[in-house]
Amino acid sequence: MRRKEGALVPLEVSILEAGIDLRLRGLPAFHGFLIAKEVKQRQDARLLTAHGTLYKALDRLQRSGFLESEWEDPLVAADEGRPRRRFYRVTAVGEAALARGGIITTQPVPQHRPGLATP
Amino acid sequence: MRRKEGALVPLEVSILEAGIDLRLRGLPAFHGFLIAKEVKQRQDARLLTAHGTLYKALDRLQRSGFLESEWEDPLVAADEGRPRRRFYRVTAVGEAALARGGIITTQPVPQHRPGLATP
DNA sequence: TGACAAAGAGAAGATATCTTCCTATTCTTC
DNA sequence: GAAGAATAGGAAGATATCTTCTCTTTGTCA
Repeated sequence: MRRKEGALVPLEVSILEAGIDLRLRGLPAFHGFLIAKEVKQRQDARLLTAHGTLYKALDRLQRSGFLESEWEDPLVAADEGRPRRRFYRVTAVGEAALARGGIITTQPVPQHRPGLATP
Repeated sequence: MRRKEGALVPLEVSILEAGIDLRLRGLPAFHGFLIAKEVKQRQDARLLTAHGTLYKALDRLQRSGFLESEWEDPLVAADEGRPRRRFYRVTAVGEAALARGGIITTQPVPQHRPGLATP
């Protein structure tokens, strides 16, 4: 898709929003599976058919500095009898990027095109 | 299916055989996924479409005392970046049960039935 | 404006174990 | 020999993360 430097694709916006929302609701960090459910609810639920998409987006956000992550203590996961989780937190940079308006791509902001209405 | 006390179903026979075979080849213990591959090779490969079947069989064998198991050290699994394994070992009891001829069910051994040949 | 290259989206599958639900088969009992 | 109970088999999905492959879209440059 190739994006403009610093722009956020819709899925990334959703992740950051959901992450901040969860934090406000008392959960300081989230893991992929959890955010998948969150995003599925708030989104058209049509995104995220496969999970690979989500994990790639998480990885991108992290590499951009919008998220930071750490692995769950393996002993805790073992204790609860499930695979290990990776916990993500939205950084200040991420929050700023979101506030700056991340809704860039996919819906090309009409640039100087009088007439030619798309219904 | 309901089995005769102490009998082994074909899948269980395969598991025990594969387990012993792996031990002879230098692997003292095996985990579900590994045995799944082994069994798939030696079997018609038609068994074991879903893994649930295998794990239930492993559980049965363990409850019968034919296998014993222990969980892998969570730190090792974490270190290798994969889910934890559960390691099984064929017990002496299991080996004996196999030697005693586990091939009981499914192919009913003809018991006192002169005539009546099944082609 | 047209072509190319970069990168996101989505499907699929690997890694592991385990649960639930339904179907099919077998053993036992009458 | 028929009926009923018990249980194995198989499909599907939950729990988590991540990789690889192909398809599609978008930005940029000529």
